[in-house]
Amino acid sequence: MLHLFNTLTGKREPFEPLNPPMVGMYVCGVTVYDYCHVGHARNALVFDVLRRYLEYSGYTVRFVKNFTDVDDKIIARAREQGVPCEAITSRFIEAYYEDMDRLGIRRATEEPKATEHIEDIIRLTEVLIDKGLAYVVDGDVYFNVATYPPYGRLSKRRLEDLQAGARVEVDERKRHPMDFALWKHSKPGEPSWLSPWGPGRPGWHIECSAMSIKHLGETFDIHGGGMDLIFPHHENEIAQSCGATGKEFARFWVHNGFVQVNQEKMSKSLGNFFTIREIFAKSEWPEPVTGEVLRYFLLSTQYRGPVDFSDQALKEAKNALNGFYDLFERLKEPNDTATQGDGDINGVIERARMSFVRAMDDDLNTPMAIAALQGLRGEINKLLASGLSNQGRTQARQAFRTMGKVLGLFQLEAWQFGASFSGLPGHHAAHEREGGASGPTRLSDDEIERLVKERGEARQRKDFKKADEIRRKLSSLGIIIEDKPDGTSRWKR
RNA sequence: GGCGCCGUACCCAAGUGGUAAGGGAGCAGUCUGCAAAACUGCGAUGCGGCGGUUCGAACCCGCCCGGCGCCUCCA
Repeated sequence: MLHLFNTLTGKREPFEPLNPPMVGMYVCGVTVYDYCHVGHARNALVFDVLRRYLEYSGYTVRFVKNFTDVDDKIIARAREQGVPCEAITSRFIEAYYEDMDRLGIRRATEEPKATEHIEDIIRLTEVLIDKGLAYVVDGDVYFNVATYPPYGRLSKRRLEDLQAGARVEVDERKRHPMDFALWKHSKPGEPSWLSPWGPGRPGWHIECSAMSIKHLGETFDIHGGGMDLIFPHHENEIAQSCGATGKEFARFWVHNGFVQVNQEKMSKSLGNFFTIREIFAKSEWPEPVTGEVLRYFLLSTQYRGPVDFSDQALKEAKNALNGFYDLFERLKEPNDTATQGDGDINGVIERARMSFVRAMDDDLNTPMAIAALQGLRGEINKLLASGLSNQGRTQARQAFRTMGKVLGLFQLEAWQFGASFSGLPGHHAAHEREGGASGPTRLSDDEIERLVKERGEARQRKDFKKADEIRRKLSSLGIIIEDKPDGTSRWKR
């Protein structure tokens, strides 16, 4: 059974959905005013994997992930560029999909936008006012934290502590410094909707309450997001939602850790971030390979811990993945002579599956799950050496495909090796090698085939000088040749 | 000031009371015309430091050192 670390209780708890086999999961999506960086990728990936694993475990997941498409930063960006907000949001939503598609992040079942739920937001705000939990000042509506005693239970903070450390200038009109806006009156030129309190727009936190309740009901199973959302965003969501409904809101709160660069949080203000598209643009690996390398890299750390992003880390992920695809390549080659019992392939696969499930059940321990797959790789390699039938080969490949699917790995048909990776884009000057006159020249498959064939003929003539010359030439272009026992060769990039 | 996280081999990373998984890199061997891949072997008497609890601690407690995060928009 799946156990998840629940931020609300601070403990690892057995996960049981409210209405099995349905699981309702809401994850805070991005504010669409800029390109996504690796931190966003990790967040999206963690919940993509959680969703996949829940499905693997037999649940039906209703997965809601929002777009925040009305917000101060969007307004500022639109103003900078002299375009309407919609121009900004539609552009970055499109970019978001491009990036996430390349990472193999599946679409959520619902992807609501804040601007499409203004009615729901207004209704929820009215309820809070009616219940005396919110108040109106000059066209703004604030949530009154003092009227909600459990405030702070998610982030384990006390209101007094918050006051003590508040670095923000206190708005005189607020009754309590920690009161937060549910509705903001709009200034001229800002996006605005009619409301009982005059023209305005929603505050940030209320949209997630409104949308999650609308799509998943007042109480649902899992609410996720980055660690940095615990306070104040999720704390406020709980206050609003529980305040309005009088019921439990999300039952499990799941938060992913940060992507770091040199031990520091990757963030805009530090300028140490890499956008997803930069990485793809700079990578010399084929796009699907780069996507899988990023996934493998991000999943090689448990989701709650920090993960340090670096050029070297990506290379290590690539190398580790090479071993799997190298095996898959050999599994593809038919073996018409092997007729014996395939050893204990069923047992080997079954044991790997059990380790895999045990790891994933343990708060999504993906590094351990990957270790299980590595173990299986070793076992299958051994079986392969002793002669694995075509059926056994198919069975093995299928096992990798099935478990890999949960992590979004091992789904590719072709994996091209070897192209050198020139380093991360921008940022570290040291990584920017000029790399001589030209990088690895791209040879077409036909050209490579021709050279490999030529070398094969040379080998047959025992003209090893010639054969090695060709191999060196290909090698210098990033192409590696592996000779098979039958005299033919396979090659890889 | 408040709340919290992290520190395991060259690198990445599991392990949260029973005697250090896994991967990458490296080295050696087998195989190979030579390679590559694969396989086999090697690699932390020790888990930031010092104390304590315990039959037993990387895991629990205390103190200290180093790094980071949140408390303001942030995945």
